[in-house]
Amino acid sequence: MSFEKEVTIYDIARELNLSASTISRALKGNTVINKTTRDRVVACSEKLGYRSNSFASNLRRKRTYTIGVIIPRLDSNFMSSCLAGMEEVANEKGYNMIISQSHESVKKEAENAKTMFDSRVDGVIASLTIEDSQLEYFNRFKDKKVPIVFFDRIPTQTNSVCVLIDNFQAAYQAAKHLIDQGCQHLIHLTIDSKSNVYVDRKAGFESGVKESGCLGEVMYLDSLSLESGSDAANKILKMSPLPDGIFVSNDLAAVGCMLELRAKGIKIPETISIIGFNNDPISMIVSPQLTTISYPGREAGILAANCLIDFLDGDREPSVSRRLLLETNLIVRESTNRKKIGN
Amino acid sequence: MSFEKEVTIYDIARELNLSASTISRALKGNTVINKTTRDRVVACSEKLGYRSNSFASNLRRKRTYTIGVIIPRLDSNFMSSCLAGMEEVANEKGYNMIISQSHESVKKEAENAKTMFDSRVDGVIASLTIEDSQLEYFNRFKDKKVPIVFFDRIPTQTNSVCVLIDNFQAAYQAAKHLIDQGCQHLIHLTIDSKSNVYVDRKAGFESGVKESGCLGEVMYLDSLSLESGSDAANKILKMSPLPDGIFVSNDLAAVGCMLELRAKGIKIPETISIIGFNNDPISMIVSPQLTTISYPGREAGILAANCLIDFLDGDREPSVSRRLLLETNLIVRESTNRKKIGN
DNA sequence: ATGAAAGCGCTAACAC
DNA sequence: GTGTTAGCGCTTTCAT
Repeated sequence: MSFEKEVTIYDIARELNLSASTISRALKGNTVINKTTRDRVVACSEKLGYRSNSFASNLRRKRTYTIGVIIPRLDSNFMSSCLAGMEEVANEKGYNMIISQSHESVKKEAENAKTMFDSRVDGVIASLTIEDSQLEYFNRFKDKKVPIVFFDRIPTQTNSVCVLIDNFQAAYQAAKHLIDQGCQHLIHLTIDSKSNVYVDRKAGFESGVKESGCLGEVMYLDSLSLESGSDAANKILKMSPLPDGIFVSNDLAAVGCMLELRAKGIKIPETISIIGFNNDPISMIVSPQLTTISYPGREAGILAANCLIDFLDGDREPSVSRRLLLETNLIVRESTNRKKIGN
Repeated sequence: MSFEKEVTIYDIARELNLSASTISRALKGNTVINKTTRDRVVACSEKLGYRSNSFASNLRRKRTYTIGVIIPRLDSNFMSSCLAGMEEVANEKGYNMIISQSHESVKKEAENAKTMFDSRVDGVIASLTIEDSQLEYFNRFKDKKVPIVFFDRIPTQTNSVCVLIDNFQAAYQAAKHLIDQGCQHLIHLTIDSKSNVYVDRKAGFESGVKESGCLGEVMYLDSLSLESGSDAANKILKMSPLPDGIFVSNDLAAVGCMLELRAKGIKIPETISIIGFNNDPISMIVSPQLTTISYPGREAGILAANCLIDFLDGDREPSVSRRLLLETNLIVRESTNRKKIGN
């Protein structure tokens, strides 16, 4: 890469017969410098095509104005909504965002954390893998006083700020809804993970089941994909007696399961009712429309980014609430609506 | 932010009685340094908790190992697939990626380009807005010899590398397919944009229509959303005679349109056949399943990132092909399958 | 209100 | 194979 000579503050200084320090101050609008001088400096910098060198500046100030985002996968509707929200905030407040995917691998997550650590991000926003994340990687950030905000999939133990939903409550509500619709024998389709998300949903489901005294079983999938959902449907079809209500931990797998059940002649919601999670657009598109729990991804992203940046910019005390819960809502659609409530 | 004292290569040098340059070389595995020395340096750096300071390094090397990505929106399935692909490549090759969304606004796009320019990204990957993008912002990069790779929505005139599909051909194929299925009166649902994507698809559609001598009209939507698709359906229903084939410029709008038509009693594909674009997962989930054109987003992202980085790393001559076309495929599903071809 | 000077941590000639 | 040296461009005391 051959660059043409870059314009520096020294070039401006020479041109204007001033010192570099004056230019530096003027350029950031320091009022200690004469208004007229400031204007001349700005005019000259534009004339010369000056652009500030953030490395030199960062090297001095020890700040990067960059936040690192570590997520399991980029390509889900939920995650891209979260990222879109974060980006809006970051962009508005003058921060850059660098993103890396762990692909659900603890090893990759650790590598990504190290990369971000080494590139000295000012703060981190992270959602963990479904595996048992090794938090030592994140502890490095703490040692260097780099704040972390976790969202969605958070560590078991942490005193970092966490942005998430009440998974227990949401799952409890899902189970209760199925029971309200007359279901007596529920299945919860999820993955075998120690992540709070799945642990809490399972607990909420079990609590709802227990409370009403009906049958409730948990079936673990390899992943929450369309295919896994479909495979699960075929396992369910071999059960005897058949369950009559299914709560799935995301919409994609729920749709996969529902379509397969339907293809095999099961009536939804009459024979088996089904409810997903996330309120992914597909839940509205699929037929029958899928009942689900709304999870406001964009808002989660905005909130997480705001928390982090407000802290970085010193707008907020570090002693704010450690857990920020977003509201979820049960969205009743055709796939559970036996009594034809609402539309 | 109060940082504890950072460990520098000087600390390691002092500890080991070597010079800073030796440390610097050893740390990057320069084989000119003794293997034993290298090992000692690495061991010591770990012991001391050293992390390299990329600003200092960048300041010297005038490289950032960061690529800027400018896209219209983050939260579509197509775009997150592209980004996921780019991230994989960037991560593997030691680059960071910073992302910003233009939200289809030329103004925002220009601001984002300026921000990236000022943060001295080594290269840029961009997909333009549907408005008439002002390329002067991008020209700045050229002036500084910062390479740009455009993908999907590319400028009319450019000698930058572009990664995209043959929109004309794909749309031509879509129209021909509808005609093959017996359609005689086609509508193309798209947006009124000067972007190559929509211009070429429209041209391809018109060419297919013209060639076969059937009727073909273009209807412009405000956006390619579910709602717009649904609105379009209601406009179409007022037409007399009704068209019998619809080609929509994305799957989301196609689904919106199809579901609304169906809700109003139209038989799909018998009365009206419909075909979308992108092969979004929703196209498989919706009922009837939507015929569409596959657009390999992840591959596009990988290819764009590889081109850019290979160039940055000097692996490739700047004189490679300017246009890289990805393959698309017509995926015939229920929404057009009047003759029950394939499955 | 402005300037001088030092230094952030690293790299790459150039020496030896 | 290793060391010396001179910056990269900026910010920030401390002077004046």
